Amino acid sequence: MPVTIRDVARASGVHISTVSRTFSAPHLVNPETRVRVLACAEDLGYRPNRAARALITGRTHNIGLIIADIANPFFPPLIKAAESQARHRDYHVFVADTNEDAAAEEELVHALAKQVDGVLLCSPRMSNSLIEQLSREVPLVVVNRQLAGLPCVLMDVGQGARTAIEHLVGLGHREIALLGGPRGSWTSREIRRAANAAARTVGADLTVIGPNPPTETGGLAQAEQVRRAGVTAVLAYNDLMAIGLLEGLDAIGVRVPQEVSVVGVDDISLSRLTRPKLTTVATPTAAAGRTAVDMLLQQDTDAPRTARGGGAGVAVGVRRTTAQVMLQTELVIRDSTGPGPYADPERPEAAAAGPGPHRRADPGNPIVAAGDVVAS
Amino acid sequence: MPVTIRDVARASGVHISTVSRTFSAPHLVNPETRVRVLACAEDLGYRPNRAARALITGRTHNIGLIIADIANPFFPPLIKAAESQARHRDYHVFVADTNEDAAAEEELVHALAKQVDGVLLCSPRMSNSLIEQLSREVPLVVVNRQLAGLPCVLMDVGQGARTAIEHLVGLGHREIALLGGPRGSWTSREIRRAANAAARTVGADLTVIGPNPPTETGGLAQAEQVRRAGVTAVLAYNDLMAIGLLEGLDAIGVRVPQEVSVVGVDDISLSRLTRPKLTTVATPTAAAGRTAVDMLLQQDTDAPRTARGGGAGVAVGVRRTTAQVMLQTELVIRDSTGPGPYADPERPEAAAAGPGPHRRADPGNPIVAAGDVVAS
DNA sequence: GATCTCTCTGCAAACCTTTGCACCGAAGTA
DNA sequence: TACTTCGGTGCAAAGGTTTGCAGAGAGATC
Repeated sequence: MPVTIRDVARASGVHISTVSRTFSAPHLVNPETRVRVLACAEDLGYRPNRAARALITGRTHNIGLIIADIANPFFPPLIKAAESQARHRDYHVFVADTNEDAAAEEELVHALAKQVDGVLLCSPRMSNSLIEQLSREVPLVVVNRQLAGLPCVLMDVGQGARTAIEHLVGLGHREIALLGGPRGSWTSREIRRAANAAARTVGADLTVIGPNPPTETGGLAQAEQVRRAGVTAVLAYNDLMAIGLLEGLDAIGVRVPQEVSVVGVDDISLSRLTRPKLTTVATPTAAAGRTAVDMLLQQDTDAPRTARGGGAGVAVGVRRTTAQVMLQTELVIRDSTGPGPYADPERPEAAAAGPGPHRRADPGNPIVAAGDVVAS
Repeated sequence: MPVTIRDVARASGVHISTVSRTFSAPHLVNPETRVRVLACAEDLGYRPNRAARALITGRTHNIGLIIADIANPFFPPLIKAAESQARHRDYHVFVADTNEDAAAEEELVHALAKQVDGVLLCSPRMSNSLIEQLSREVPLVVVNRQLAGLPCVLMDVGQGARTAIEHLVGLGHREIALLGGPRGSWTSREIRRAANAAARTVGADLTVIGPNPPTETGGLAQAEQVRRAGVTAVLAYNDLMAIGLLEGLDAIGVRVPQEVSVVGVDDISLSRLTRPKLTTVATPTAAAGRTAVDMLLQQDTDAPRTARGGGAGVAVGVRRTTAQVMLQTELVIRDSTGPGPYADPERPEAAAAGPGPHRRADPGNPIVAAGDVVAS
């Protein structure tokens, strides 16, 4: 029932190889023949069978997207952007959810390997060495994790955390808490590192609370802890936790931002909808998705791998690009941050507490931090 | 480089067909041989090539998920559940985003058809006839849309709307607005139909405002309209619009629920986090995802299609199940609904306005409304 | 007119796997 | 002993496509 290249060949009176070439190397076929074949194909509703094509070319025109938790609102914009970019270049996208489980990640990479030209690992929980090992099986691009020798797409949460701390100190806060993220998260480490450094520089106290699960509950559970810590401002690992904290503080009667200021990270769409609206470090997730797909497909284009000579898999000795892209973040000031106990009434920044200017991130602005080409 | 069945055969000293059988029909091979082959396979890290397998068996062990908008918070839980269920049965999932565009939907079904065993169409915008036509190319299961002759997974939003109206009237509201959804949405029609009928039954006035885009902005834009309509309660097509309306009403100084009560539909995770917390009709999206995948795979199992006899595609004359499953919804009462002008102080329901009992939906409870088997 | 070049097309092998069929040998039956 | 049965294995074709190679003409050059 499904129409194959053979049917088209029969209908247009040419050999199947001519039909094949009409689609995969049109310049090799006589224009007249070409239009005839195309007409027949159109007529019959012929679509090349990508699986059969993959079998011989070694490229599937599919990519895999491995996600820690699809339901975590941080990821959907990334998935959407990645899928859109991929399809724009005629690639289809497998999406798989690991439930934040490292073992599931590994299994998925294996399972998908034969069926895709590359895999996007989003905020993986696996060990570095395992990721490296897997990258020998199938081309990998890692999002939200830095690995030497592998292409990575990173968001400059360090810069974001610094800006957030400076913002808080500018508002007159000196006792600040950091609600840490999950163990094994590169982003979490990076935020802690940068926040610590920034606090030291500007002379503020930073209390780290955590690690915590990166969920609303994770934040909610720490409200009491935050009050006891005696801080007047909190930087949370992500918006979900910040929102949970907002809930928790409200429940124990601590007002935001009058008594405690709260800053999140990510700027998920939800953050505009809480009351008070959340001040947060916006991460360019959509841009990250697009960029990661671009890097993966770039790699794919660079490394020709016909089954004829060598077969699928990462060819040995091929030049692999391992560019690491760092995307900028930006602080979006909303209503969850206000003046602190050391506020200087002279300074306009503190006075302008509450609804402030919204500095938006420019999502399409990758900064190549290290773009080198090495022989593997 | 990639290890094939041939490598395993060589290593274990048997013919490739024996290796093949070890994986796809283990009972046909001598236990001793089997363990030897499996050991070699394990050793070499062999994984069957699904594309090659698909080429001959006619089943890809992939399914497609076509989604109107991945970033719409209604969908991620559905995607997550569907993916999980599919992988649990050893299927991989393509996800594609159509941006609410009917043409994109059609194109995607065509593009995916050869690469999947079936497609889940989630809240499609295409015409019924087009969907029917496409269903002849590849098995389809439709979510959130009713089509005669096709397997559908529906959520009983009609019942939900009725309950919502009754809830509002019970609180003392009689002038109620319905914020309509997008044109061409089955859910939207269903809600309007049921809300109208319920209002008529209980003697309330229902003003329909819309259609509107199913987004936060869609709700936000109608705040003024709602005030002018002189209603004291609003039922919105979905939570996103309800939340937008919350925003809009706040901006023009209308207090919720004191002056206007608001009810949404879907119970997206966000709804628990707004201020006030949103009363809403919970739809079992995760269950819908699981059920839809089950139905698709069931169909797939029922209709054997080896390439040997007939090839891929929907076999002609094969019995196709066209069960339509209706999933129950449930009203979750939170803080956005309160007593209305006709509240009866005697009745406890009105008195208990504000945080009320949370009646949760049971997500794993499909009601088969019409499960018939027809010959196509 | 012979030779060469060049464009277009056909042939057939190859990609990896499944599966109907045939074969072999051992065990069971008459 | 002769025959059947049956479990286990090998053989080879098939699935839809790509692609190196060769060949067939047509046109150009001498």
